[in-house]
Amino acid sequence: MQQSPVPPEPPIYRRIADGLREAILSGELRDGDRLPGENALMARHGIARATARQALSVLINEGLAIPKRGSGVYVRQFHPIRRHGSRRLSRDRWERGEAIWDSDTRDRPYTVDEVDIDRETADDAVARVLGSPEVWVRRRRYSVDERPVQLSVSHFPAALVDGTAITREDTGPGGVYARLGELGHAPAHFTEEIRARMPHPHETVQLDLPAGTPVIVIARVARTADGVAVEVNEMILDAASYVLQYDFDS
Amino acid sequence: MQQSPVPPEPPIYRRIADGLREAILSGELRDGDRLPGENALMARHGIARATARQALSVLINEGLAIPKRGSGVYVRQFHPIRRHGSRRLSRDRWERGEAIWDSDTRDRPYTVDEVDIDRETADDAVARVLGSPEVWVRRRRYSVDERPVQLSVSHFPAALVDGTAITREDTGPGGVYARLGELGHAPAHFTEEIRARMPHPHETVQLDLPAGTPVIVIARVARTADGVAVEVNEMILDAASYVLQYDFDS
DNA sequence: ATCATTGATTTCTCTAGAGAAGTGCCTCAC
DNA sequence: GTGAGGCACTTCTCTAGAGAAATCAATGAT
Repeated sequence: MQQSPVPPEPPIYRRIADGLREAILSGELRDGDRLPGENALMARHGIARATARQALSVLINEGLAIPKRGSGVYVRQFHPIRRHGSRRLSRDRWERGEAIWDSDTRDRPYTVDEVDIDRETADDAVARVLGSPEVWVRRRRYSVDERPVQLSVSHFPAALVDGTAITREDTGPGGVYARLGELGHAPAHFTEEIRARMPHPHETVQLDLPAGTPVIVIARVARTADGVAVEVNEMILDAASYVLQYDFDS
Repeated sequence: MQQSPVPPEPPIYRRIADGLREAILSGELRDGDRLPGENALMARHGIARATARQALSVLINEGLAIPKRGSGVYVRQFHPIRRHGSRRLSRDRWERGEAIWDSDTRDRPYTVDEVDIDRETADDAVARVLGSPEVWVRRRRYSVDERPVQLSVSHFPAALVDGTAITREDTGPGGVYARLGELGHAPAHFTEEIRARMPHPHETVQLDLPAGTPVIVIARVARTADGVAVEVNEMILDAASYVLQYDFDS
């Protein structure tokens, strides 16, 4: 009997997916082009519908394709927004055309299309950092060109901001940071912790995410010059819509 | 006949997935616990195998569960490593226990288990930033606790490093940055651009990623005090293994 | 005691078929 | 022309069944 070192060939659905992926990554199929659908794959390869679907679902879960019910499956695009960590260091540098990745150059205006403000008891991690279990919470959703791109949840120590404009929908000119400054607690230092993961269901709904799109989670702590934490902000970004940039010196 | 405003209830596979997700996120099922498998779901809900599989695949693609062939489906865990952008500002701050997310405190030793060095022609973006199409490329893979966690590809302008230890496997004490310093091109400024996406197939293989795991891509440019770019480093991180941290002042 | 084999269990791959539901285009009446 | 209706096409959901391949524990031979 011959048992070989057997280069075990991949299953059918995977070979088909590989072929389509090749076509996308090589540029043979471009942004928005239509992929062969279930019926086309069934006919071309002589396979069952479930197998054709499985091949397509590979690409969909990789974020390379988007299915449109009743229409077809299409190649996906990537046109990110650039988000700067430290604005001061950052701005002028990359605008000389020295960035690695493409992004929209113009500053696209964003809109806040959902706001929700509440006084709550914070969870452990936030309470520990802010040194206060009682917090005011500002939840917002940001959209660019009608498309939601970011969810943001800010926490402030209740004792610090009770009765100020920070607890109202309209925070006035300069936003919450200007108000914190007037209270004598101007943010001076920032720490941002960054993770990436697949979205939870409510994030998928609120950001209208297609399958195969991760989210970037940023937990940002703002501190005064004295090192007192005055804000904890957790942001959920559509990973397909953002490039983050940080500049620092050694 | 009653045609209702129909709150169209989700399909079976989704309801089952929701139930299991609930159990995971609520902590009822913990790290490493075994989920009910295909057969169990078929019996309990009276559904076909394909439907049970579809329910489980939802959780797998969300990165919440990992299937082990011949064994079962298990709840996944998250024990990240903390990577600091600006070491100088960063270190002491978070070690006071002021971080939002948990991570391993101890510095786990990493090993470089694959190295590959070549002289190549860079792609457009890298050539533009480095100001040189000819580059030396160092490709490496880093592992922590026997598990691969990061791929790294460094580019150096060929004219700058030809004949130096940077073109050899052992770069000597202090690594490539020490060598650049000796050449009078010590890196002083860093720019890091960050994206997250689903991995490409070769990344899945090299990092041994389970389904539902995004990667974080960092493109890092090192510049001298004069602003001359001396290194472009593209890193691919297993998103489930990392928390990035950046500190800066306003 | 150690090692090889066997068998039960589990996930993985695929076939064949069918109805539901959304999209987009064409035709027809006005 | 313009709008309404209908039809073809597409993806989505699910059933029923079957063999392949990997894992794990128990059994049996050495």
